Amino acid sequence: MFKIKKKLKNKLGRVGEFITPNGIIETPAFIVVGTKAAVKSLSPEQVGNLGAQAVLGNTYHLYLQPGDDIIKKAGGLNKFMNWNGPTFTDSGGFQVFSLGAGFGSNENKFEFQKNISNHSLNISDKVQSVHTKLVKINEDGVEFRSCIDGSRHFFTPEKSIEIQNNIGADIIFAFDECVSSSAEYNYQKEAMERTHRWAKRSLNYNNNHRLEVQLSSGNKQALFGIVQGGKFEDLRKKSAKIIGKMDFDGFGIGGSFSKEGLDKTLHFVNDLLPKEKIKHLLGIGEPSDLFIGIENGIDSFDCVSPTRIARTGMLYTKHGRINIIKVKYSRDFSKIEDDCKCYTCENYTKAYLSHLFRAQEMFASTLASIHNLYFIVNLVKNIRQSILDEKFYELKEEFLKKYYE
RNA sequence: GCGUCGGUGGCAGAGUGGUCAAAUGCAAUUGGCUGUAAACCAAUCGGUCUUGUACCUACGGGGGUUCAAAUCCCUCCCGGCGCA
Repeated sequence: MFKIKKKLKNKLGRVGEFITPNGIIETPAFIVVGTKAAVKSLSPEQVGNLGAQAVLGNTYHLYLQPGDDIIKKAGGLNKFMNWNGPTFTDSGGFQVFSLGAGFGSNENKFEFQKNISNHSLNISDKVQSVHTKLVKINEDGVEFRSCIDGSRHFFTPEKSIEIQNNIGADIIFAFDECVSSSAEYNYQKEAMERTHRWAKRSLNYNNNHRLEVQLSSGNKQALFGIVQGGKFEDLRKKSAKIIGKMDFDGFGIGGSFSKEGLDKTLHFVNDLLPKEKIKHLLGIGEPSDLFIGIENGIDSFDCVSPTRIARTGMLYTKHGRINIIKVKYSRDFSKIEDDCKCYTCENYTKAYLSHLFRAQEMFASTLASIHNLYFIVNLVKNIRQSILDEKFYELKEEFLKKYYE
């Protein structure tokens, strides 16, 4: 399923190909997030044209709406959404965090950082967010309340895999618990051990049902296990060893990290996981993270950042992010980037984009998302090529210098 | 011309003697967003500095009453409506 074509000297980085029932993914690859069977503000044609190879949907969201039975009847996720290529589904494990500990707070996957908006949260807001959490976790699984209508639903590892089998993505993930970056060691450990037990159950359920779940092409879904352990080295190592021994087709690395320790953590995790199998870094994908991940053995990424920040006027450029809504761009008739080959840069000016955002035109999101996704997808492609050309470190140094200067 | 209602911060619009540098909405400015409760969230939004239960300038202009006026009185200017 996974073929390694070239390795980075003295490092874990590599170029490869992952064969799925719906096509080959050339790795390293950036997987575009399309949570609810749609990449927000874009058509599948636009997603394809900007160079994306695969799309990742979400089990929790698609189960609630429209329901996995409907997607199954439609012939699977990619047929349903008219995406002509490989698809992934996340297991819903991230929602254990985002609708639980992360609910109503400004926490993210990296180490909790105090900022002004955290201070401004008053006591009643905090109490409120604790009381309105939408999940409850126990050994068997997680009780979710629908973020749409508040109704109760219970996810177990078996249930998550069953739903993912119905949705029919090429690559599915074991049900895990994504833990808040602010969690204590003991809780992180407890959650990690539970994730390991859930991994085993996900695998068992999938093996028992695997034969009956065949994709339209006749091929089977790939199931990835997820390494947890947060920012703690001993937990990450333990998790990599345990999950790595299980018979998964590939691995996801999930949870939270400390920003400074990302490279080290990914290195020892990927060093412990089976080298011949594909590794996916879940939910991370800022430019610097991509270089760090790829250098340390990550084969694919997914991240909402390019599309999410695009919708609020933030654009990636080689010299860092810019906010296109700022006054200085309202009379700037140049392109976002002169040498960018994306549809947006080839046809529109900064002034026009700035206007669309101020006027709250929906097309603003579309044009900005195309640029940002092209930027990131293309960056990963360039990194891939640089490994083939043995120029990875030159590209890394040149790019990061410009981007963060 | 007479009568009547009204003129509040960039805009709309509350407030009708002290707790008003003035609710609220919009706009604006700044910051944030990493397996999408996200076309979102937060802060700022008259000026000064020693950043305070601080000072100054402000609710069409001018004058007055009062310890105290966006708020009451007089007058002028401007606008809507009605009647000539």
